[in-house]
Amino acid sequence: MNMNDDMSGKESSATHGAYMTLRDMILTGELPAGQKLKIEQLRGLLKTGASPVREALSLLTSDMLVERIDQRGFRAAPANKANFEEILELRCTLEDLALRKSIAAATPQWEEQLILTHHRMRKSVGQDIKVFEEAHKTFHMALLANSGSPMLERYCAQLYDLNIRYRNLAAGGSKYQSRDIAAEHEEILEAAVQYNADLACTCLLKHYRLTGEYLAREMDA
Amino acid sequence: MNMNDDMSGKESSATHGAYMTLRDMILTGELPAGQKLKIEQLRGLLKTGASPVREALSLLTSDMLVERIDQRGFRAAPANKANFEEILELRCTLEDLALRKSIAAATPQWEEQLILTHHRMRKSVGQDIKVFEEAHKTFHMALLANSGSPMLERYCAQLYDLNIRYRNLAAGGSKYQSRDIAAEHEEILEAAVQYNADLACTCLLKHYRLTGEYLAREMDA
DNA sequence: AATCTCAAAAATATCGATATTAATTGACAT
DNA sequence: ATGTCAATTAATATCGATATTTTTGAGATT
Repeated sequence: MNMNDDMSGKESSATHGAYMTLRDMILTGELPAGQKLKIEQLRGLLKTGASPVREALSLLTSDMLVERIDQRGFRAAPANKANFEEILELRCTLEDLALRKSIAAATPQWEEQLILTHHRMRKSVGQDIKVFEEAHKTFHMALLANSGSPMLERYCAQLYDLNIRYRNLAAGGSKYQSRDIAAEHEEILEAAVQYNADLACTCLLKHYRLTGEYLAREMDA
Repeated sequence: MNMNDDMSGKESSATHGAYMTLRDMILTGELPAGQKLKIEQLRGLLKTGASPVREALSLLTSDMLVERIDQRGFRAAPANKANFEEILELRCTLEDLALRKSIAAATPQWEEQLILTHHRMRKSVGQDIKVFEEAHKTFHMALLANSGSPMLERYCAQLYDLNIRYRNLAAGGSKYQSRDIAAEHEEILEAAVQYNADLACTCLLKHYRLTGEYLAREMDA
């Protein structure tokens, strides 16, 4: 009759579930970069049919997390330093652009969202890492959310995820919190709320590049 | 036994065929913006099963040509002036970036590709419009092909296609050739081959914006 | 030893049928 | 007339079973 675990009852469909799970497994590195993704294997893992798996993989292609080779199945997107640096650089360029646009078009609602998402991020710092990660992304996306260009924001979100993936792949452990991340976020927030685009962007890019350098070092191993 | 029309025998699979056909139909406007894309209907049209159709639609989602609403099927991506202008602007930003990178890293091979693709584009001017369109895209992508950033190039290609779509949607007829397109292309080529990034980008963006303004006018109708 | 061939095994792609879910219709009450 | 709700219809999502294609590997040939 009914289906299994749909905890809070939002979107439920085998495809959507498979999509979310696979996405998470690739982002966390549970499915290693470059790995062949066999339908049967995943079918067993996700306890669903072949069609949803296949469709989920097709969807993950959009996110550049999965590669599809016609007639030869799917594989987790490969990862290497060059790709990582490409992502970092593109991300800096596009987020700089988006943040400037957001600030240029600043509205009270947007600012309030910044304050809120930042607050929630701070509150989530002790909790499960997944919760913090979610809040962290939400805050960063809120910074760009007023750019007036949905596609630009989409690209930024995509690059954000790809970057997170590298963080997970490189730093198995997560003791990378040597820097004062919280202070960096506050700097960005403050500059944004004061409509200081140059400063906000400087802080934002510094925030990304510092993490980037740390990860690049890890990846040499 | 064997399947139908695979002319030259490259990639053959029902999914790939459906993908190409649907893509073309959406780009040309044969499938109007916003239209519901029912599986059964397309299944008949493409003379194939439901699975390939479904998978092709999922793939087209990556290209932002199809929207997928969970549990509610697919539809051709909507089109409106705001979206068009967003695409145009993003495209100008990203292509400017990519062209500058390409020129900065110029190599003899890259230059020769420019010359070649430009030549082929000129040669294809009398032929079937599809042939010219193909050559035109190839030339423009060749300009960016040396950027060293595959993802950036991918975004540019995507935006290129979306722009073409609007050109097809807006200008049913194609008597928009009032400008001297050929001269514009030559200007761009010349500047690129001389490593004059500023000039090349100026010409390129002018090329796009002129077309953009023309189309924007058409769209007011 | 290296390479080639070809059949067996494995995996993907596709089909046809069914279960689920959303959209529509129309009777009934307001 | 208009709004509500249940029954009906239509469409999507999913399954299980094949057909196709790719990969593998044992044996034959140089």
